[in-house]
Formats: sequence, structure tokens, C-alpha cells
Amino acid sequence: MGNSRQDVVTAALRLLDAWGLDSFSMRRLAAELDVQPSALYHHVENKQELLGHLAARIVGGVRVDDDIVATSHRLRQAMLRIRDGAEVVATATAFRLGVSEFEAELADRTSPDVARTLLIYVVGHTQATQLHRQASELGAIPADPDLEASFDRGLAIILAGSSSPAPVG
Amino acid sequence: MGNSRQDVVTAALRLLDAWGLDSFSMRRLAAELDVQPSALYHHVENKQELLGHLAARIVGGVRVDDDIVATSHRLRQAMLRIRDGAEVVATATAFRLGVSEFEAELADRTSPDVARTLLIYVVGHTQATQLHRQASELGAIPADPDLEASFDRGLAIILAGSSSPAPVG
DNA sequence: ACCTGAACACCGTTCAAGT
DNA sequence: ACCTGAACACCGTTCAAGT
Repeated sequence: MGNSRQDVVTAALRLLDAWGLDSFSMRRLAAELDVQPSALYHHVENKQELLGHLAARIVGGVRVDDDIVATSHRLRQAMLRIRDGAEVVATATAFRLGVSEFEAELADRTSPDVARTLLIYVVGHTQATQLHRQASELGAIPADPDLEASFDRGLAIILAGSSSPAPVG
Repeated sequence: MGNSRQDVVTAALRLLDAWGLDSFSMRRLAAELDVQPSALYHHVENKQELLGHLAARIVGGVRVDDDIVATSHRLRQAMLRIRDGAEVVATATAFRLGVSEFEAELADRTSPDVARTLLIYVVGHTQATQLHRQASELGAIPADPDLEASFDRGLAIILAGSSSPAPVG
């Protein structure tokens, strides 16, 4: 009966979460959908565009409101919820996919500069968190119990500097 | 007469700068060195470790001093100097390769929290800048003349918040 | 509209063996 | 110490053709 692009993106998100970005391939996704690899290119231009749709799915459900700290935590949690979520969002963001709406909403409630700075920080710190956790799960590195608190302290630094645009003395 | 690991990293950096990260492969690098692909594994554990060495080379030459703004600009310029430099540093950073020394030096002159926040921002913004420039060179997107100024404004926000750890009122 | 079948031009990594 | 040769198990993408 044929898949829709929604089906493809849903299956892709499941595959990403189950196996991680390193093992995420168009061929595996095709197998998951019981379809030839070439069939995917009916729904999507290429792999990069597909990753953009994944980023949009991950970020799309996050509510933006006037509580910037809570909004930042919601974005962080949304990315942490799925394996390698922050990395996918980071790469897609760079290609202007998936997060522009989120950034615009955030800019409305703060300023364009604060929104951009905050977004870079939240995605970057969450990516580091996620990769660190993976490494420590593999026993490659000891777990860092300070990662959540460290996220909050960086957030506080940015928000403290967001009211006064003047440099520090 | 045989390559050293320094030779391998030097050739890798040249290859990265010439062709970009997408086209950077162990096989191409081997060809560049007139060697079989398998020979590279005598000098390096795997591709990821090699990228870590590249990141260390890119960041290693950057001087850290008490002028945090100038230091941030030097790091940014070092990454901008070579193609996809920021992306390589970003990925390697996540795996704790290449930048820990830089972060430690920065932490000595500010604080661990400020150093971490600043580093995430500088690398993240520079990565976005570099990918945006590539996209606009390919005509995919109009050039953004505000990228340099935008970097400075974000920097100012973080440094303004770095003196007072209390959240904004 | 959605998919198959077949092909093209590649990958990273391992491993026994050579000098 | 540094490298070759050969193999293994994969990739993303294109394209004519089918229903």
C-alpha cells in the first residue's frame, strides 16, 4: 500500500534511537521498511534532508514559553530522549533545518542574539552530555555526576549576561 | 622510507583542507601518502582517533592569555583557517580529544563553568559560520554579512554573565 | 504515486605475510 | 617498524523499468 514520508521519518527515528547515528544507514532503513534502498529516494532528496526531518521531529514538539530556563530544559530533554538526538539536531541546525522556528519563537521572547547564543549552548552541551554518557556506558570513561548541574550553571551565565549588553569590567 | 604519525596527520590536515570532511577518507589519505589503506592503521587506531589528532593540531597552536575576547577570536580564526575545522574540533571535543588542555588553560583564567560555556559557544558558532559559508558559496543560501558581529555579541553576553553567578531578575 | 533490480563508485577495518 | 595484498562487510545514490 506504499509508505508516506511520515512513515519513513517515523521508522528512521525508531532506527536512530535503537542503533545510534553511526549505524544509521539508508540501507538499514530500507530493510526496516521492507523496501529496496532506492525506494527511499521517492520520499526524500537524500540522507542529509532526512536527518533534517528527524531534527524537526525531535525539536518540533518542544513548547516555547516565557520561562526561558524551563524552555531550555525541555529542549535538552527532548534531545536526550532519543539516542544521538543532540548530534542530529546540531548537524541539521548548521544546515538551517529543523530549528529555525524554535529559534524565532525564542527570539520573540528574548532577543535574536540571546536566542542564538542559548541555542548553540543548549545543543552543544547536550551533545557533549550524550556522547559522554555513551563513552561511560562503554566503560571508556568514568561517569560525570556533575553534567546536569553544569548545564544549569552555563545557562545561568548566559541568562545573567542577557539583560545588560555591555561587556564585563 | 616510511611515514611517521606526524607525516600522516600533516597529510590528513592537507587533505581535509583541500576536500572537506565529507570527502575525507582513510583510502584517499592512503593514496595521498602512496601507501595501502591498511598501512594507516600502523600509525593510528582508527579514523576517529585520527580526527582527534587533527583537532589537536588545529587548536594546539592557539595562545591562551588573560584577554578572553582576543583568545576566543584566535580560537575562532584557527578553526576558520582550515575547511570544516570547527566541525572536526566539535566532534573530537565530544570525545574528549584535542581541546582539554585549551579548556584547562581557559579555566585557570576564568572559571571551569565559564571556560566550558565559552568553548561550547565559540566552537558551535564557528561551526555554524563555516557551514553557512559553504552553503552560500554553493549558492544554496544568501550570504549573511552579520556573522562576525553576531559572534561578538554572543561573546559579550557570555562574558557579561560571567562575573555575577546570580540569575537575571 | 510508489516501488524493484541492477548497477556504479565508493567506504572502514582486519589480518597474514613480507622487508 | 612499516608496509603490501587480499579480503569482509558494508555504504549513498542513480536510473530505467514496472504497477
